[in-house]
Amino acid sequence: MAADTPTELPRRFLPDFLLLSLKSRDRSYGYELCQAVQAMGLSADLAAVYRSLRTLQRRDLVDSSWQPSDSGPDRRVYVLTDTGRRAAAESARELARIRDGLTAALVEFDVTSPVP
Amino acid sequence: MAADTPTELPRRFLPDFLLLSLKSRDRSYGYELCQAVQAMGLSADLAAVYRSLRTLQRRDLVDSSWQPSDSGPDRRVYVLTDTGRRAAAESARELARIRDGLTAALVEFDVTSPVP
DNA sequence: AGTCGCTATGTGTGAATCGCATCTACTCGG
DNA sequence: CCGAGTAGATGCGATTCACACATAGCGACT
Repeated sequence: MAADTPTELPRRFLPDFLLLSLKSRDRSYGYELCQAVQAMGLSADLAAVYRSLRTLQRRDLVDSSWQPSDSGPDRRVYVLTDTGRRAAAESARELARIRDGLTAALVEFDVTSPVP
Repeated sequence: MAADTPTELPRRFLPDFLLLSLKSRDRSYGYELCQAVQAMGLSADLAAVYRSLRTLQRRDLVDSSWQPSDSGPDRRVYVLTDTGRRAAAESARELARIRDGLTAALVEFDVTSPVP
């Protein structure tokens, strides 16, 4: 496993990653989610994460509430709504479709050989 | 995330797709390249394709020349430069890395099940 | 001849997004 | 006290996007 090249996933995946992160963590908050998506190769900054979360809330895909932290300021903790859960499932399908589309494109481009 | 789109590859892949299309076709032009990338699931419009090609030319990755067409107006035909050929190889690696990153993320999200 | 539709290459523009800086504020260790 | 890490949020210039528009050659049909 080559760890030298930091693959940057397109930032347009950010809302999908946030929904899926919330699905697997059940509840989380911006700062943690930012590190989570960064750990998976999507280098979004905090501002983008906060704004994306508010957008998701405006669309009723997540709900938020304040929670105190024992090591820092209060956190705005997000959870998926019912529609959010459905949206997360759709996100997973969407990401898988894109991955498959990429594979198909790479085959068509005749660059199926393994990557160094 | 969005449930209304059939499957659209991120537009940020456009320059990569153009380079790789030119690599496999050896020579082509905007109108044809636009249909080519659309056929592969990247729905970019003509304006984006034309502007992206000029950007690639400014970066010395492609070269262009006018050629008459027997069924319509003249075409600006593009070919890869040497650096463009190297860039295309890098694009292939990049796309493969993104695909693998996507797969890794889907595994981490525990959505490894096959897509319907 | 007119004009519709396809081919073909561009530009113009308002809106959305991005990236980076900045602000506030709490906690803990030195 | 001060700096670093944690946590949320806004401001704003620059870039990008989607869409419309402009121009023009060509073939077919009326």
